[in-house]
Amino acid sequence: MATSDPVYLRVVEDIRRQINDGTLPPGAPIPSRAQLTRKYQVGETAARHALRVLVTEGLIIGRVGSGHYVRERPILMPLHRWRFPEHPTPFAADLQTQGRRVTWEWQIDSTEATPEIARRLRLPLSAKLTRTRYLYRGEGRPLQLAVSYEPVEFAAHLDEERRGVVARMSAHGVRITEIRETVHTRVPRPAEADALQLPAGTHVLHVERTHWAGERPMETSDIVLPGDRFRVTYSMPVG
Amino acid sequence: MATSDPVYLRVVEDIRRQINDGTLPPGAPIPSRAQLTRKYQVGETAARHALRVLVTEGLIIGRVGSGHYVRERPILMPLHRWRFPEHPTPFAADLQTQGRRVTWEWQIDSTEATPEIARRLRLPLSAKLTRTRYLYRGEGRPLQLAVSYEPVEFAAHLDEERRGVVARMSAHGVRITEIRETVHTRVPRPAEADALQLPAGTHVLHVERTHWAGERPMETSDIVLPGDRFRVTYSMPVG
DNA sequence: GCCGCAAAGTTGGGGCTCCAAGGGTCGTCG
DNA sequence: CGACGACCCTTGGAGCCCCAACTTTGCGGC
Repeated sequence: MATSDPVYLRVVEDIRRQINDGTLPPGAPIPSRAQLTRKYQVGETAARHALRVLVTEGLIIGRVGSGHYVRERPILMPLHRWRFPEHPTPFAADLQTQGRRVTWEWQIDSTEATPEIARRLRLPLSAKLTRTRYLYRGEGRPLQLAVSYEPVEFAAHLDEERRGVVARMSAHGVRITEIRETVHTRVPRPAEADALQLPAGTHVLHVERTHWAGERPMETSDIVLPGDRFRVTYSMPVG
Repeated sequence: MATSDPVYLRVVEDIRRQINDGTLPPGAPIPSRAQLTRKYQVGETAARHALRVLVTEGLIIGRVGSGHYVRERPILMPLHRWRFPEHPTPFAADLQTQGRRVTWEWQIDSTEATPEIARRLRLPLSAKLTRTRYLYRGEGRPLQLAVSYEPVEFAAHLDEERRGVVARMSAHGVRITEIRETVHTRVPRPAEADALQLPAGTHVLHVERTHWAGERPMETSDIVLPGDRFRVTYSMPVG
């Protein structure tokens, strides 16, 4: 606002305002570097810097050779997490109820517990675990990543089964009583940005889910979602 | 990795690796621009760009006149959201149970429902609402922002009361039956970045909380938390 | 032994330029 | 009429430079 703050911010704020109030709708082209220098009477460096800031904020995207464009605001996908068993666990099921064609691939392998996973499953370090890696796609585009860990003894026939954790554990005589999820946000790791085709500047929602049988953690998973495309809803009954 | 990708990325990846594997512990100084150009045999632009990328990733902070330093990994504060009434609603209560000195300030005023708030409270546009703005601090430093909206008729004596929404509504004969929270992540608005003293590159967790009496929404609030300092935990009973 | 000041180093804003890679457009040629 | 190539524009990487504002350090004087 003040005339004293950096000129590149003047450009950033003006464009941001135009995007927010709809003057520049999604898909609209942003003036090029050369045009910005003329329009705002700033140097090339300032124009370039302003565009970079808007890119890292996730408001615009740059296409080399073409220009910068207001990013298509991806529809926020609500993921509803209700009390069980009214609604089943997997995020994929939530997505399908919204009429989206969701497909997924998975790989199963064996691994040893890392310090973090050992802590979450209350197992000794380097305990033998079965790891399942999921990649969910919605209409072909990558939607979310998930990695699930559980003790080997419960994971038999995992590759053939389509049942969720609750049902599968129940077949082993283990009754899941509670699911806990912890959500926070962070910068995507390079592999995640790659797998999820994340544009620069987006963060991910990281959901840590653990299935409990009483006081024993039975399965834990890390679910990674593009932060700008998902909202997760939790419902808690009162009284 | 490949020798073909930009040189600034070589610098970024090398420093990022050193931070992740502990070679550069929190607080450790990063080589200055001049040192980086010598060490990695790159130009000033590349060194500068590498540092900027690491800053926007939230891994390091720059102090003018001094240098860049590995950011102190702020302790992730868990906020547990259980079934009610075993645990009360406000985030502040969760924080206090962790033995942190939490203080808060609030301002109450009247406002009209914006389209978004009207939708959430299922009220006509420009319905009269009481708005309460909270700023929570932990050990003096700003922790979280919250804005609560409720119809004026329930908000009498709001400024004198210390009770939560559930108890206050109950005094008006309204029984809150459910709390729904939606969490997503986004770039902080300038006012939020300012109020929460957010370093560049951090995102916020935005929790939308609504208190329901049956099928009627009674109160809704927007809670904004620094994304890198908070994790929110939800517990869902099964069966 | 301590204070204060000056010099050196550092970030962050800003400017200018060159170049490779790629997108768009238009006109020419088969 | 359709395919292809030339030319212009745009992004993004990279280099170098100047300067204001600020921190740190070290030295000289009291």
